[in-house]
This record gives sequence, C-alpha cells and structure tokens, in this order.
Amino acid sequence: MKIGDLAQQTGLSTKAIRYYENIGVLPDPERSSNGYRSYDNGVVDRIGFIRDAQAAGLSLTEIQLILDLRDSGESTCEHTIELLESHLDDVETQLTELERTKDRIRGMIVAARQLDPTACDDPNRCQTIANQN
Amino acid sequence: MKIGDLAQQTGLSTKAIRYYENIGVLPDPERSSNGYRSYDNGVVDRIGFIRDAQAAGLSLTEIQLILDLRDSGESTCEHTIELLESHLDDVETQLTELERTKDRIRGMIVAARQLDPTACDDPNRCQTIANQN
DNA sequence: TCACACCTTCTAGTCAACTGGAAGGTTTTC
DNA sequence: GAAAACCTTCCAGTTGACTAGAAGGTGTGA
Repeated sequence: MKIGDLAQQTGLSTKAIRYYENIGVLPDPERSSNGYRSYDNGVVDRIGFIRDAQAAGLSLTEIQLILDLRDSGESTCEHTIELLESHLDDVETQLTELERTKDRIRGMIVAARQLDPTACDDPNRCQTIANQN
Repeated sequence: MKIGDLAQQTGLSTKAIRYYENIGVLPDPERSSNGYRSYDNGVVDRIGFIRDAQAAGLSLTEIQLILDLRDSGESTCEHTIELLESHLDDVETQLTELERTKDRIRGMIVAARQLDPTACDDPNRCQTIANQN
C-alpha cells in the first residue's frame, strides 16, 4: 500500500501522513525497492485512533504519549485514563471560560441596544464594549 | 507619557504596544524631538477597550474593525451589535462542540475502565480510544 | 517514447498574538 | 563621566497542525 492509497483510505493528505511520520505518531514505514513508502493495513487503524483522539480534543503530542506507551508494550490503560481525565478537566475549564465569555458578550449586546442610536455618532459615547467589564 | 509609562498603566508590554500600533489597533502616536513615542491619556481607554473586547473573545482583527469605524466617526452601534451577535453565534457553536467533546472523553474513560486491566498488556486490546466514535 | 500521475526530500509559509534579541541612540542617576 | 535604564528599528522565533512548492526520480497507459 503506497502513501497515496493510504491517504485515500484515511482521508488524510499525503503531506499530513509524512508529517505524522515526521513527528513520530506514525512509525517509519517499510520502503519498497524504489524508496516508496509501503504500508500495511494496521496503520489505517492507527490513523483511525489518531483521528478519534483528535476529535476528542487531544493534541498530537498527547496522542503520541499514549501511542508510545502502547508501542512499548506497556500497560497503558491507567496512563490513558489519567491523560483522559486530565484532559477532561481542561475541557471543563474551557467550558466555564466560554460560558463566561458568552455572558460577557450578551451583556455587551444588551448595553449596546440600550444606547440612544442617535448618540452613536459621538465616538466617545458608543462605548458598548468599554463600559463592560 | 512614554511607552514604558503606558505599558505600566495598562499592564501591556512595550513590545505589545508597538505590535498593536503595527497592526493598526493603536494609531501612530506623536513623537518627541528625540523620536520617542509620546502618548496622551486617551490611549489608556482605548487599550482598556481592546482588552475588554479581547476578554470577550474578539480577535484583534475584529476589534480593529470596530475601532476603525469608530475612528472614522461613523455610527458604529449597529455594526458593533452585528459583530457581537455573530461572535455570540460562534461562541455558542464552540460551546456545543466542546460539550460533545466532553461527552466523547467521558465515553472513552468509561470504556477504558470497563476493560480488564490484565488484558492491557496486549496492545491490540487497549483500544480505549479507537473503539469510540 | 512521451505525457502524466505518482513518489521522494527539503525548505518555507500559514494563522494569532505576541516575545526575544541584536544593534544602536538617549536620559537619568550615582 | 560612566553605568543603568530607557528608547529606537528590524528581524526572527514561538505553538500546532498542517499546506505549498521546488526539484527531482519512478511507473503506467497510449
């Protein structure tokens, strides 16, 4: 299986595949006699894993951590769970942050609506955002 | 007021101030005879505006849009409100996305916990993440 | 045999919002 | 009068996950 076939099967670009190899989330593949990369089917699953983990918001660096452990044959479950839980915390923090941001924007919109529209020509009046905090 | 004073008053770095000037969210300031930037108090408010808008998740590019309108003396309220509402939509989309991500991670953790820990030595078994979608 | 699609490596660019550092001029303080 | 603490410009680097392009080699169908 050449890189183009793998790209087609996985939906990645060939560029992306080489990039993944470069940063180490994909292992160095076999080479045919002409130097072309030659993949077996296992790598399709691995890329599936990577994509799923990415969809869950894990960075390639984090994914690499899990994969490295797995590759070295260690028991990865606890590590994986730890990593996932720590990531869950991050996501929850982000959610809280984002909720706060939403409230802030809502407040700004309300404030902007309450302003006298005719006063908006005065640049010092239309402080829609500046009046918030 | 020199750039260092302004930096201290606003909590920005002098680098950041020059950067803001560079990209246009801060106007080119007066210069003293020695070439040093010389600011008046108005710019403190402007930076406050910028920081508040940033805290609401607006990008410097979006902020510049608002400020440009304001600087040109146009009525900016509607534009500002439009921008804010569109940004609110973005934030809500992000929130939904993030909630989905959270669920995904939760699912992974549950799946990982249900695996037989002794089976984790088999790299093909500990598919914690790959089994999700 | 030739056109065209594929493959190779390597370098550089993208986005955002800055930060760091070099190389030099100025001002203030001891 | 010298050191330290400012200021100036300009260029390069950061992070993450790629993408774009150059310059060249290879494989395949007509």
